[in-house]
Amino acid sequence: MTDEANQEDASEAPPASFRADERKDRLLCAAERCFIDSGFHGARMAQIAKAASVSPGLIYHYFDSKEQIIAELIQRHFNEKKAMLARIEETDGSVLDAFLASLEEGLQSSLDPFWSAMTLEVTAEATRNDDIAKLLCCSDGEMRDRLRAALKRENDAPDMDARIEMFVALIQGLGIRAIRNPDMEREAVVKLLRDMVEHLFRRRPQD
Amino acid sequence: MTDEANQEDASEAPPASFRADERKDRLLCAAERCFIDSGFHGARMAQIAKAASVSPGLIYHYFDSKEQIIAELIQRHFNEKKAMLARIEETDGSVLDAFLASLEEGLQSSLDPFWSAMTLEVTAEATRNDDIAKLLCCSDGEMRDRLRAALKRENDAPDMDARIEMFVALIQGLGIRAIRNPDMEREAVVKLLRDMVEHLFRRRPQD
Amino acid sequence: MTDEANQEDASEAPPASFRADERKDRLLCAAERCFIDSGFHGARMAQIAKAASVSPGLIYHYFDSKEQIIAELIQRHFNEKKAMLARIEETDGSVLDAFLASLEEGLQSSLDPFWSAMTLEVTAEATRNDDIAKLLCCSDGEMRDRLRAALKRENDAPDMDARIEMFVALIQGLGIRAIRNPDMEREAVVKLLRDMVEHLFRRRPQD
Amino acid sequence: MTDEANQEDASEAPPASFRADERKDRLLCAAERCFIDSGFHGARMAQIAKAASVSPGLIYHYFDSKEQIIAELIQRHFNEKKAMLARIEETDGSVLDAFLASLEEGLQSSLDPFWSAMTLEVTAEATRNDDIAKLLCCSDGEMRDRLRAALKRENDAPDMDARIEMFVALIQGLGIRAIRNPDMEREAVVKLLRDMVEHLFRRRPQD
DNA sequence: CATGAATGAGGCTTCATTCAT
DNA sequence: GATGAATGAAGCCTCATTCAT
Repeated sequence: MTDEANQEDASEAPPASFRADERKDRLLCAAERCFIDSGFHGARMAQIAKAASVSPGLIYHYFDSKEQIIAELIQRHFNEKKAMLARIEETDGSVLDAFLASLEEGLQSSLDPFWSAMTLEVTAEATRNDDIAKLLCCSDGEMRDRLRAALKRENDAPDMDARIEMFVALIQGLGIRAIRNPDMEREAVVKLLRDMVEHLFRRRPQD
Repeated sequence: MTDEANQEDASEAPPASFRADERKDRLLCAAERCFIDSGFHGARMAQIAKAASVSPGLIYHYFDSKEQIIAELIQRHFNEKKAMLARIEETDGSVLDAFLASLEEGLQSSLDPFWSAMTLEVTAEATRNDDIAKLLCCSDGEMRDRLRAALKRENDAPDMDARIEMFVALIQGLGIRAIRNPDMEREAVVKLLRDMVEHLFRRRPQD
Repeated sequence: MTDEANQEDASEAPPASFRADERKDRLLCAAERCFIDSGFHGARMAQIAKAASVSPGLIYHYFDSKEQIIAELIQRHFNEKKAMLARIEETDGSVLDAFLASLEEGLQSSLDPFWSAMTLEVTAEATRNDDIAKLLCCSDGEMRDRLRAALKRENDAPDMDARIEMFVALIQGLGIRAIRNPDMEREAVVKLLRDMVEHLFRRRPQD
Repeated sequence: MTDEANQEDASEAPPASFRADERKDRLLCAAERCFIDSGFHGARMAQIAKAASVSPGLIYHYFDSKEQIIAELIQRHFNEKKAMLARIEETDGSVLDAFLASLEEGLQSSLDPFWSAMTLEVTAEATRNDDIAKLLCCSDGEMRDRLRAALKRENDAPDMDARIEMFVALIQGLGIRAIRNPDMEREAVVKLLRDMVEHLFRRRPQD
């Protein structure tokens, strides 16, 4: 807060939109933390406001409703995934290698119970909120398409769709595992995961 | 239950204890449906009561609270899983074959968005309710232990724990996939799953 | 319960009204205990039923409602008081002496927190339930009239009404004290009470 | 409170803390009225809210629960009593005279059926709520101690404890009488009360 | 913009009372 | 008569949202 105050001192008209964006971002981050702790339904607006160090009323200057916060958070979720995917697409060498390389990084977050908890919340919400379901379906579809396209160079098996589903299932499933078995030996699992992914994508089409 | 059945044959009088069990079961089923539709927090007691065609007050003759209903449902979930596991353990032939055979059956429910939604609810709840977390951790641990023991005959790789985690991740991850991509080609996925599981467990320990 | 069973054995037609009265009495006693423990509003019908070892539904064969139980209990309350008063009226010697003699006995119950609690409940209820208020006002008035008549022989001071009020206030006030200060030294208080009552009634009209 | 008064003078802006206190006080008064009308258990939060002209939800900005409102009211009750006692303690002349003088004032409230009803509620609640019982026992004890100390100058009879109990019993008992017999001749009773109190405290220790 | 007091609908739960057996 | 399951109307309390300041 002192930082912003300094910036305000520097120029009489501080970029309002910047501060607004920053404030909105802070709110989203606070909301994410709360949702992870308490779930979409369990988290209270007052709790989010406190976590973001603002008054409850102020939230409604940035968001129309709790629902909208959830929607924006989910959007952000997907943007992060897409950014990761973009980095893989841009690689010069073997896509699969870049993919495996980024797997470790990705796993750091996928296996992170916090991150996984968010995925769970989002997926669970999709089973009851049709808007979320559509958003998920769409984004998920786009991700799969791009993944398929990126991997086509490596492997054009006719059942690539199923393989990709299997892959995503593995990643997200491990997220659940991380929650249900906090003592899971991550190193052995990551090693095994590499092996599985190679088996999935390196292999020639079924003979 | 057999006693009551006899009594039923003897006279028209409906055995009280039987009806009580039946009513409780009906309530649990209604609750499960509601929880799948709306989540643990989203589902309302009134909604559950209506789904079971009883008055709201009656629920409290059978359960102390909403929380207890959730707990009993989770317990029931694990009992089903354990029953499946018991059938596999009792097989005479190859455990892995029995396992693969039951996979299809299991997948029917794991891929069933209803069933998966319940798993999501339960897992998500574990991230915020410590009691549920403990119950899950315990039951999950028992299941993994028994699975490991059952598979030892086939494969005693030193990283069996990781492999089992991977396997369960696959199954539960596919549950999520079924929700996020309802158009998933199930046949191809099931076929691939068989292949993956064979790869996981049939293989000799890493050389 | 075994006793009643025996009686039933003795005569095929057990005096139904007797059993009914006995049952009703048991219910009233159970209700009194519950009301003392939890207050008129705090006591639950189920609690009363359990205390009387009957089913909740049966209560409604004997009473129309909870309110009626309260009313009958209050009536019984007054009957006991009137019986005590009657014994004093019938004495041959000094009414005041009989009175003072019965004071100790009366105090045993008035100072008994149980009994006093009932008086409190009844009086408190009178502040909100007009029916009870009327009943109380009436019964109380009758008691005061009879007390005044009985004491007239001893003392016909013109302010006898006030003195009687003062006397009853003392008795009932001590009931409150017994609740608020359980460590009260009863002997000293009883001794002092005798002195006060003598002062109240033995004295000639104010000079 | 003086600070806020100054601020009020300075500008029209109503000091937030002042309004908060005022609102809380209004709620307490409204609650008191409702409790007197309907009893602690009979009074409804909605009724209290309406009596204070606020929405039901607002009550919970100022109090944690209905129980807490009751507790604060009881506390306030004792504070009033203590203030009265403090005035008597500070008198220069005869404590007993100051005492008798304040008796009339005190009686105005003790004989006020409203006030007495509150005492009844509080005492009745003490028979079932242990927290209240402890609070009452404590506060009552303190009051008796201070009363005894204040009267020691006048009268150091060895049974002063019993006399004080008797005195309080008289006052509180008259409160009950005021409820049970609204037609009580207050003047005669007050006159008699003076006489009784003098008899209680002016007298030398028993010979 | 910012605050946080205020609102009020609605959730979970209780409990007096009824009724099928 | 006797039971206790069943009812359903409230009750206490929560919390997303609004609004005066």
